[in-house]
Amino acid sequence: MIYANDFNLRLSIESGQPLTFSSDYKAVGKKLELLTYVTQKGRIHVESAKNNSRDSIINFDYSGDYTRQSAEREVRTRLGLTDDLQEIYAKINTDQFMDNAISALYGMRVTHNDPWETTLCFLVSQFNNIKRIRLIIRRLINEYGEEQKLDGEVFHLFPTSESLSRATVQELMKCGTGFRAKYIRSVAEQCSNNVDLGKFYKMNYAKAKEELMELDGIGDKVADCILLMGYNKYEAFPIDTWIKRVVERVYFKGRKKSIKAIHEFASRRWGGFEGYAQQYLFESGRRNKIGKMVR
DNA sequence: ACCCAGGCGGGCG
DNA sequence: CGCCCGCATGGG
Repeated sequence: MIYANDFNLRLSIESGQPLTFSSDYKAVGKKLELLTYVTQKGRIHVESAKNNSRDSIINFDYSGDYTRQSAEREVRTRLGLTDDLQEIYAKINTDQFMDNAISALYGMRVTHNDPWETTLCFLVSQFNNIKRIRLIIRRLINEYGEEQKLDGEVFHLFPTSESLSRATVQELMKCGTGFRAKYIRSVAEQCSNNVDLGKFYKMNYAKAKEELMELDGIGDKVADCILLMGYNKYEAFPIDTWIKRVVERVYFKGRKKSIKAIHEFASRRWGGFEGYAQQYLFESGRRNKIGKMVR
């Protein structure tokens, strides 16, 4: 059991982050959430006893080669519990809109995900919706992830880049990846040969983004998602259709702004924690359907 | 049936 | 640089 301050598991896993796409989770009744995370070492099964509250008691069990300590560390890291949320809120609570968003989404954290897992998830995400992203990732896991038997049940690990690079574009399309199949193929191949994703940890945000964007199918937005949720570079500010509309509406009186101008705005306003601000803008924009009435 | 979804690359002026 | 287009596919 872990006691976590300022944490809401439901919000954190339902806000379209990679752990949502690649883990099994479901609501049981109205207050229990489950998260099953399978790694090479074994399986971690998380349930939160409390929901919609400022603090959570996180119950979890584990099997395989995890020890109690390593499992707890995995849970804390992956759920973003290693960050001081109060400090982050102090930085991003710059106005009434953000203040409302923080109140409504209190305890939502940016999760910490494996870089390759994050890369694949956001390649799949482009011009797609969250429900279908989840469906496609689940198919890729079942089709290309190494099989593991734990507790008499069969699980699949998240597919490696090597595994996916052996597939043809046509085979990848059978999982519903559509026009993204060629990007997945290309990036998987690069990541299993000449590109070591680990190197981006050591680079600063700007340099890492520049190099990520050289990969096929990774543009401005996907690169920022990878850097934010895969490397926890909080200067990243992914701009999707939601964020663009929310920022234009809330901060520019509805006037159209370029991607470049929005990046500059975010950097000036939330410098250092743009990514956290983005997660709150994204989720509150979606919930309130801000900008749904476009021409 | 039609519309849209956590964009991107390529072609154009 | 900005603008516009096509792109695969499942769910509303």
